[in-house]
Amino acid sequence: MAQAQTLSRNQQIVLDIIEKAKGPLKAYSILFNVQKKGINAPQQIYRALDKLIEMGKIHKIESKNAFVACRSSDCEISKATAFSICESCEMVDEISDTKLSKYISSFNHKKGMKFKRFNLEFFGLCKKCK
Amino acid sequence: MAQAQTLSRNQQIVLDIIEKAKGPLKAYSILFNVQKKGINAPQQIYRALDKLIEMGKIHKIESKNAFVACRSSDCEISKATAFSICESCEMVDEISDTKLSKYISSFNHKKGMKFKRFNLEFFGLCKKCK
DNA sequence: TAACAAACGTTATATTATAACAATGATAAA
DNA sequence: TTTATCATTGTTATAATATAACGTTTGTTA
Repeated sequence: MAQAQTLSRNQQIVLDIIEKAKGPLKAYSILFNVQKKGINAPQQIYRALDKLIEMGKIHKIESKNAFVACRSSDCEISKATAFSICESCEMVDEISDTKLSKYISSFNHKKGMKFKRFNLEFFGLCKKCK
Repeated sequence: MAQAQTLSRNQQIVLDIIEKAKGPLKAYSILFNVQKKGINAPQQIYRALDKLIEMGKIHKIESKNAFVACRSSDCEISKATAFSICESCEMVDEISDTKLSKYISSFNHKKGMKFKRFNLEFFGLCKKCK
C-alpha cells in the first residue's frame, strides 16, 4: 500500500511539474520536462503517474489522456471526480460541488450494479473562449 | 454535414460489427474483424468511427478507448452520455436515465462555463462479478 | 542482518491514433 | 450534360500513448 504522505523521488518530481502546470499535462510532455533531472524513460513517468493517481494526488482526464493535480478535498482518493473542459483552449477545471457529487454517487443502476467510483467530464467553452 | 440516415459502405460495416458485439470493441479489434471485407488500414476504421460518433450511432468509452453502439434515445447525438463499467468483466452498459441526465445537464459551473455536453462513467462490479 | 516489498533504470515492444496524398464516387448547380 | 464541389476511399508512413520484462537498488521491518 502506498503510504498516505511520503512520495518517492520520481513521484515528487512528477507531481511538482503537474502542480506547477496551468493546464493538463500529457505523459510525454512530462517526460521531456524531467529529462534534465535524470528521468529518461516513459515507464518511469507512467509508474509515478499510477501511484499518484492511487494516492489521489492527481487525476487523469480520460478524454484527453492528460493529467491534472487534484485541487479538491471532495473527491477523496478519486471516488467522485468531475471536470469542466474547454473545447477551444483545452483548459480543465476540477469541479468540486458536494451536491452534484452526492447526487451522482447516490445513483443506483437498475441492473444491480454497485458503483465504487465515477468520473464526469463536461465539455463546452470557457468564459474566455465564449 | 453527415446526413441523418445514410451510411457509407465502411461506416455500415463498422457499425454492424459494433452493434453485434456483446461488449465494447477496440479500434484494432474491429480492424482485424473486417480485413476479410477488404478494409486494411486503421485510418479506415478511425474515419468510420469518427463519423458514427458524430451521428450518435456509437459512443466512445473514454476510459477504455473502446466503442459501443448507442442503445439510448435519450442521449440525442451524444450530448448526455452515461455508462456503467464493470471493472472485472469489462462489461459496459449505457445508462439511460432521464432524471439523472436532466440533473447533470442543468448543472451550472460557477466559473461561467456553458456546457454543451457531458460524459459520465461509473465503475464498479456488475451483478455477475459481485 | 536477513527477508521482503517498493521503487528504480533500462531496453524493447505493444497499442492507439493521425498525417498526407492521390483516386473515386455522389450531388447538385450551371 | 458537364463541371464544380465535397464526402468517402485506399494507401503508406509515422506519431503518440502505454506496457512488458528484466535486473538492480533502496527502504522497512521482523
